Amino acid sequence: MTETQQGPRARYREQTRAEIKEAALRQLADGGAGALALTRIAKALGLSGPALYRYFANRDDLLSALIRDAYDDAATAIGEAAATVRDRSPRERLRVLAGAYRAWAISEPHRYLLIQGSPEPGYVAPDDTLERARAVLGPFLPVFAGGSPGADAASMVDRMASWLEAEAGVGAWVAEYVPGAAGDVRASAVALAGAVMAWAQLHGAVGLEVAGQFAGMGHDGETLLAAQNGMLADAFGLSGER
Amino acid sequence: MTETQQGPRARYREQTRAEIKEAALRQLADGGAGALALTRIAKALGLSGPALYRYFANRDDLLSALIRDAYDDAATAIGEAAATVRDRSPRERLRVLAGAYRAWAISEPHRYLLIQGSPEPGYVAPDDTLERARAVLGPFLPVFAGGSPGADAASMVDRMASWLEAEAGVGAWVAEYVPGAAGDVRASAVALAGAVMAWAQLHGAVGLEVAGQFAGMGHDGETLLAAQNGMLADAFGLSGER
DNA sequence: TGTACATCAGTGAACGCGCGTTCACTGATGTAC
DNA sequence: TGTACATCAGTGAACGCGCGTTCACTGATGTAC
Repeated sequence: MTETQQGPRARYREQTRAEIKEAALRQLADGGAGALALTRIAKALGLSGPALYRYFANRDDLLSALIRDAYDDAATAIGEAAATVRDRSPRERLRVLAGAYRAWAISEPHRYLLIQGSPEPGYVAPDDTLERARAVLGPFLPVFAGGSPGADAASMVDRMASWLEAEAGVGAWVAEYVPGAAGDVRASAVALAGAVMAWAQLHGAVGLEVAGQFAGMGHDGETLLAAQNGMLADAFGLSGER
Repeated sequence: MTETQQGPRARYREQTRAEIKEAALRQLADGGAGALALTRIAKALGLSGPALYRYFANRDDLLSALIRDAYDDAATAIGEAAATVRDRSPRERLRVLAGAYRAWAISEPHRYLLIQGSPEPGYVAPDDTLERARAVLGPFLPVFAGGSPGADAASMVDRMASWLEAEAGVGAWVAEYVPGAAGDVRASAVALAGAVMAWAQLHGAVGLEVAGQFAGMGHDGETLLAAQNGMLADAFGLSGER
């Protein structure tokens, strides 16, 4: 529907939009979310300031587009990683997915930071953010779907079960990634608990690494991630080689 | 040394400094790090803008002071929590320390965010940041000092051991909180590995909670933290009731 | 206890800056007949 | 294939704003004798 009947003008338009976004990302790369200034972007592209208003309604609109892209990009990276290891053991798949997420975040820290939390005072995230966040988390669901949670994970599973019963859309989302769990609250809750815990752990390790917080702490992202993955796999009784 | 011979003038000075910091924090509370504006702070206090330059050299100086305070405050909260449970089991102590950290972060999210990562484009953290960060992490060290790390934690322990050998100050820092581990690389490495993993996990759970990232994800900070603590305690073979 | 002086908090005017955004416009490019 | 018109990219001038920071000053408060 978005791709219908693009004349040359529309194509050019899309291209310029992309160039603006690229220039914006380059600014974010050195300077954080506050460093995004339309005036400066325009200058970098050899345009006058007002020209950008042909392509984005305003600053927030551009920022929203960047955030949307970042989510989509992360989701693609993780989705592709998941596709290549579909037949491996859950343990191995967890390793690969977590590694893919970290690799994406490390390679483009400013985009990772865009996804994380509210980037700006006054900025309100667009409605479809939740949907996109779910697309990032989705591939983790099938990894844990067949797990048998131990004592540590039990309370999380209970929590997720009651959440599944309270909110309708969640079950459908889980079933999208774990077709076998459709209608099965218990199985869905296990998958959810694992995915959420994986996400939290990942954010912990990757977030600290990206922020450079561990610079003077003898930190090594890869080692930490491996240890976390092992713990989580244990907690959910995932099968596969250590 | 800082407290010597304070005349009434110096006391008043300290008080005004504190008031400025309070007003600054109030601004951060609604608006993020970018929302800190000297002009606005002055107005909030019924002062003219330039008056603030009597108390802080410039904007960055004020920001640094706030960050320093936040670290110290967090360290105090965790240190006090640790003091009240000195005799309990390691498992229980981990729970209490993690809970204290979360409670502090949740109660003052803007200060937590100040501690987390680089808050601003162009802002350079002061030199003593590392020292202060270590004061926050320190109380976690003795919790893990007597642990017997399992397979998942082993590689982290190795990493920390080589770090201890590479950098001189680290061992002294560990020994400060775990006197028995002085000179013992293995014991120090175990304590360090546990503390670092705890910090990463905490940041994951608390960071997502503070950023409101889990709003539409059925998240419950307390349940997640409990599950994480259990996993970590297992991985380090900590004794105590589940 | 009283006076002379130094210190220091705070003011108001002013600076230059970069920002988001609007407006009326010009000129090129595509479209309809 | 050629012409008339509509569309749209981009410009330059201008707006008001809030910001950090400087400067020369005034007046109150503390200190030394």
